[in-house]
Amino acid sequence: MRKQAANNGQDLAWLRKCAIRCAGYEQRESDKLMPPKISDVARLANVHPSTVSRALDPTKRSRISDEIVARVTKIANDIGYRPNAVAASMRTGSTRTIGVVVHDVNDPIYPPLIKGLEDAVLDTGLMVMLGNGGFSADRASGLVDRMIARAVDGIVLATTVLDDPLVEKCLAAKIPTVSMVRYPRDGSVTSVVNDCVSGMEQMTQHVIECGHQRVACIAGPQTSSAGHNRLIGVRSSLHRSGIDLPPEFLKITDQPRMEAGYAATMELLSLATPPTAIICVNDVVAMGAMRACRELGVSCPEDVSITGFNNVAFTEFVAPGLTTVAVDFQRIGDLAGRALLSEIEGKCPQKNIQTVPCHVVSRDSLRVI
Amino acid sequence: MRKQAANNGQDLAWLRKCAIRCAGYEQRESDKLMPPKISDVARLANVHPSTVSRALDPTKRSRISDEIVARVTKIANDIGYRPNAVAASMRTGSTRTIGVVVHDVNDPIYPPLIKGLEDAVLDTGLMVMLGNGGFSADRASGLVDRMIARAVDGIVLATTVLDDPLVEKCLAAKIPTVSMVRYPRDGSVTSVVNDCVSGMEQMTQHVIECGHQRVACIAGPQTSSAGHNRLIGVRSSLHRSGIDLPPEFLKITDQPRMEAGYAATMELLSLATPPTAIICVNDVVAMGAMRACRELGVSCPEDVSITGFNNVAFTEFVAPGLTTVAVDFQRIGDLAGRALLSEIEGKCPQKNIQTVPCHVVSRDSLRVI
DNA sequence: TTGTAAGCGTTATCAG
DNA sequence: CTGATAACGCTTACAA
Repeated sequence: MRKQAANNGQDLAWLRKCAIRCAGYEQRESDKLMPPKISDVARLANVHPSTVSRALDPTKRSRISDEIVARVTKIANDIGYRPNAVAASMRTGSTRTIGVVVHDVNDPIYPPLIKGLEDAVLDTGLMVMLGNGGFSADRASGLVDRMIARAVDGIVLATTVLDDPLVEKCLAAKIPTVSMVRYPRDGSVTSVVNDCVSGMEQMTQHVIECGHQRVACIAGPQTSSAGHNRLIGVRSSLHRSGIDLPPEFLKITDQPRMEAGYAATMELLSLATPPTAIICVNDVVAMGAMRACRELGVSCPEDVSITGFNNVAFTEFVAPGLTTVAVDFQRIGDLAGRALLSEIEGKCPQKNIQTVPCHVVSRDSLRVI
Repeated sequence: MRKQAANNGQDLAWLRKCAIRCAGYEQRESDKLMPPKISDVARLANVHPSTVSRALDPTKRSRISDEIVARVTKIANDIGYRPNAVAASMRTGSTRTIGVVVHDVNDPIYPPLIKGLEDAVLDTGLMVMLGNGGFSADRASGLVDRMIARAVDGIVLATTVLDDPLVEKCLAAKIPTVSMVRYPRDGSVTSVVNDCVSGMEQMTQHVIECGHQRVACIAGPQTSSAGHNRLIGVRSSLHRSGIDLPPEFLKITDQPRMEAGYAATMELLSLATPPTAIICVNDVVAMGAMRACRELGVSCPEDVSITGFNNVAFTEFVAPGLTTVAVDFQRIGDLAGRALLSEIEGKCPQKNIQTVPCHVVSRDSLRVI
């Protein structure tokens, strides 16, 4: 003890090298030097571990004498002490980690959501655990199981369907949960979404104003609020203008990916009287539609207009420039992150649905006829 | 005890409802029902917690009598017991979680890397913790600190520069580490990269074969192996063909983003004798170059050819179709995941650099002159 | 202001 | 094949 006390005044550089051994610690198992722990710091500083804990915690630092805070801080730095977050989690019940479930990070809507989310929670010290459900309910469910097992402090679901067992699972596990981009029918979790109905109404209105009467729609799965509401938006605007949406002009896809857009467009364009405009549930589907046009030698927008939704990163560079609906995913991610933080901090006012507006971006894939 | 034993033969459905309470457990703190723990299962099954642990572990299940395995399994299911992974980590030292550090998930090279990685490690039960360094060394460093504090089993760095303090930090923390897409100069960690030198040589050769003599290059930061090697590839091919790369034709960017490509191209095209071809370090920079062309009223590829690198998701849809170098990022992610698994399992044969080949994809942005 | 002691929920190790 | 015990590293009442 006295020997250690004497060391405190000296240059502590040597501590870094021989660390624990030099201070007379017993050898750790299998002579594999373990990282320094709180008790190592405590011994070197001649204080109790709990004092170290307090000295190193900005919240409680004030209750410790300046001298000890300084000594402890220095020694901790010198020997490269890092609090073991796992052990802390065990005690506090908080892992300072949140889980995020998406379908596939390759879908261009997710990166800005993820980034917005991370940015929103980063200063609070939270980390993000990411899982790609890959459109498989089982895989997504397994992912959530693991997140729960790892005691994440909260979960953000971006895969929510209207009746979602995953939402129930998170709720049953009493884990703060937020849904983004989609919401469950029962509103059982706070959700941050864009206004799909309005977005599609605006787009459809725009299409109609361009003179289109034969309007087709490649819709998304009706099991998700986004797919459902976007179709509602199309229908509502069409109806208001007295335009019919005949069954052969409505293609509902299971997975709104490029292949689906391609396949649906191949069918639409081989109709006896094909549509003059195709409203797609999203940009990726619209790209598939464009590819089908190219293969069929049908010109877009000369022969057929195509519209997208989401305004994902590359849409401004495609040819023809895709007319679409801009959605601020980064902001949605940000709001979802803040909402989750509120839930985690326990101040959850009400489960609610936050809606961010979206608006049409006119480019070249939609033309006036 | 006897009472519980009797219950085992009965319908255990009621257990789910009243769970712990019904079995005569003392009330848990603040009457907030905590999730069931291993000892809860143990009591209900009339066995010791360690027996439950073994019965539920596929590895050790064989050492337990079938009868007990069945009983324990049923009860665990009935009361919805989930092993607390945090507590297990505390004991085993393994969190079954890996950290992944990228610059920005919005950069289209990262999603396939991340997905490939996740797919590679998913069956082994690992989860992925994601961090966006955002081109800030400090932020990335903080991210790694937190990952280490959370005791991740391994780290995959996709932000590695030739002399990387982050690599050293991971190594110092004795954490299995793998680098992807880039490697450190000293080869101190196993790395999985694409063959940038060869890729750029092929591309440059292709440009030369198209008859270009005035070839410019918008290079990436020379602090990273990718940026460095791609420029080497350009230089090497040019040199072999006896073509000069004058200083004004070489633009080196700090952050190879769209803005950089735009700015560099604006300069290149305002030269007295501008280049006829611009070789860009990546697709995103090439998009910036294309935008500059559009603004300047310079036609691509009529007036100037532009090439990219990476063949990211949207390149085939842009106009003109971008001639680029295809890199299989999903595969790189997969290999990085496998490499990390080997490191984690301790069978790290040698630190090495795995190189996956890449090849030119010809589209329309490069033309014969 | 600092020390004491009790856990957090698992699993490894050793006994039986 | 199963049970008992200890330990993983930290935090936090409570006590001094």
